[in-house]
Amino acid sequence: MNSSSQTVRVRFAPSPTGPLHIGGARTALFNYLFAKQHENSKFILRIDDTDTARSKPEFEENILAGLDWLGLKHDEIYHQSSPDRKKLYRTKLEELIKQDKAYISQEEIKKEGDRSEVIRLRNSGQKVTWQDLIKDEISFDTAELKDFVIAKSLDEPVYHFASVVDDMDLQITHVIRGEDHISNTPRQILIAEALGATLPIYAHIPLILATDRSKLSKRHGATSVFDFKKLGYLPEAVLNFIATLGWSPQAQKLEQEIFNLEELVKYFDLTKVQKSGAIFNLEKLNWFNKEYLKKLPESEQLEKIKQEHEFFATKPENIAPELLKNTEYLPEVIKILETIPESDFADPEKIKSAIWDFATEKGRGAVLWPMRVALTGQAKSPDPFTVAAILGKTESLERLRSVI
RNA sequence: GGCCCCAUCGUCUAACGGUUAGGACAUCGGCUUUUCAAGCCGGUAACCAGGGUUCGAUUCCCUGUGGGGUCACCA
Repeated sequence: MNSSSQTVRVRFAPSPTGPLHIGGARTALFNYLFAKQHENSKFILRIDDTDTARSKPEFEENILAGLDWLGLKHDEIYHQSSPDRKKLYRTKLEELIKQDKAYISQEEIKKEGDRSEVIRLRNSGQKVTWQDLIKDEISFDTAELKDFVIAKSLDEPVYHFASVVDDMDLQITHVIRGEDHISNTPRQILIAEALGATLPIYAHIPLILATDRSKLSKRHGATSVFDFKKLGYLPEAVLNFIATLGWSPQAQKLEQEIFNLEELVKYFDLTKVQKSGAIFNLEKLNWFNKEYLKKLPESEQLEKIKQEHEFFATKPENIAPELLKNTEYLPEVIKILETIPESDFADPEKIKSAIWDFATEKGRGAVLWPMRVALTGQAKSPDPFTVAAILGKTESLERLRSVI
């Protein structure tokens, strides 16, 4: 851990145009961890809502709730739409125009919504280079950027401008964000230089990729943090998974896989984050989840298992005949289950011990497989005892009887 | 297409010039003449290609190839 007294101020700056997705969560986590590794640090949440048309309050709530679920508490929060922020953007814009570093330019209208006047930054077209904490040196020739637009009007700054003004005003020391922002960085450096700001240190983290190696997005299924919550994943598992996607502990040749937030703060090293994108591997997430599930008290484990499987809520219908070939021992299973008192039925172990001898005698596969299939309708599921305990005595017996 | 970034098992990664290229997930086999899961044990499986540099390259450099990102008066 590289603890120091140097002031560190980082920000996570989502725009509330969609729910908090897994990539955003990872960016937030890396910012959080980096901040917590320094004594004098602040983890700042900045809601980038300058796009009034696409920004929605429910998305902001979703982002806040998602971060809270993961346990990533922020120290300060700002909204780009707040009056004092907007006033600041205008002041800075006027300042640049006054210094002739920016100017109002007359435009031809190319598409709907275009203005006849916008504000552009004077760009001398120099080569811009920065030392990225993760990617090392990156440089761009900014000539082709020309005099780019920084605001639609004095009261409508474009993202780049608002972002840089805020980073400067909030004294952000490290900008840690997704690598999809790399190509934005030269523009922002140019703006920062025009404003006379001290440049922050940049760290661009690689993207989380879908199985087909493309950028992970909604079309790849569950991607929002709350999707995972709904599916029964524990926040600790999600956190552990995204932290070790693209990063692994180096300290003392540690071959540890399980880390809680505190340990992540201890071992995480931003500069050791992988340079290349990482594929989102659901199976590994599942494994992490099982590991954390095992640490839970039994009643909570059952509750989580219940959340994970749809068949608990809906009775299996039309069970495939090839799954349920042999039902000859089910009547006996039903008899045995009937003898178990209601109060013992919540305990998988009690159910198991009641049936075990019979199953061993007749063949476990012959007895337990059909029992499980009758209860779940699935080829793969948790064991029949756990399933029966979660379903309860009445529901279990009902499902078993219905297949005979 | 321009610009930028990247490249070790199927996946996530370790290695920082000399290793039987290690671990985890997944997978396969065993413990267990077929419950699911878990557990333990074991197996299969990788340095993108070609040039350099070097006594020696997975590691350093160049080129190629492949993959990704980005090209707004969105953020």
